[in-house]
Amino acid sequence: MGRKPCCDKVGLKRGPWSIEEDHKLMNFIFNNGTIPCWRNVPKLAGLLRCGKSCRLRWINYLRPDLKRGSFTESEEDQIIQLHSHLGNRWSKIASHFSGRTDNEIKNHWNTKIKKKLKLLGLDPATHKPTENAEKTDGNKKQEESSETKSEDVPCKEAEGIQVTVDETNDLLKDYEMLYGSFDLDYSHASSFSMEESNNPSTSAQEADSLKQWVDCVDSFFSWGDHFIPLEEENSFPPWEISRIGI
DNA sequence: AATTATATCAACCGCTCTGGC
DNA sequence: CGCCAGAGCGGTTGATATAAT
Repeated sequence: MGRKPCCDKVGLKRGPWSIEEDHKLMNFIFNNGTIPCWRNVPKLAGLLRCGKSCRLRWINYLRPDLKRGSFTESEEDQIIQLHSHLGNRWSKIASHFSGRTDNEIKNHWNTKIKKKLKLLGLDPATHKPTENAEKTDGNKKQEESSETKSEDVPCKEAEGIQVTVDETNDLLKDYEMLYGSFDLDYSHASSFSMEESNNPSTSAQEADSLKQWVDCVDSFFSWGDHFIPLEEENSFPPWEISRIGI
């Protein structure tokens, strides 16, 4: 007997969300506030999605406080530092940033930061120089054969590996020095300030910002009866609309 | 211009955690 | 205390975009 599926997936839609679906979900959340039970959301909002999918869509894409855009250098530094302490606990890492999701940070780590660390000769899993990594007779071959194996370590604490703050900072200094020598383009990075990320009133302002955002989007889409198909030219995803101020 | 390789990121899968009973 | 349902999380996949040849 296998585990019961989280929801009845027969007849449920999968894949990319349409603007109409986004609208339905946003409308529902805006009208109902916090969601005590995501499982009921699709039925109540008139969506052919599972609750899990709705939750993910909201958290990763529709939330009005999402920042989007490229990560700044300081954000990357902070991610690296947090990762050295927390390992792959992306939600914990994301909790230190306002407007960034665990999925976004995870993707950025896997696609960008890991490569940069490797370029710098640092093991993304241990944050230590790879040339200093223990290469005992027994594990040398194994290490060569599976570069990603070491990255499977979920948490340094669990592994008993300690990276001190000082050690991480030293590595970061080296990283930043070398980093500056690369011709990396941050011209498109959005602005970021730690004050903003630590602002305790952010959640209190959520309702207002959500309303503002919905109003903003409302002014572009006629949210009532007509929706612009995703394929249609000149249709923009919500964050683009609010970002470029249409 | 066509094809192939690589990068990106939204979304899904399945496991773990948590709270209610 | 054990069981169950549901939420949350991290790993992975797959579609799409972009770059290289």
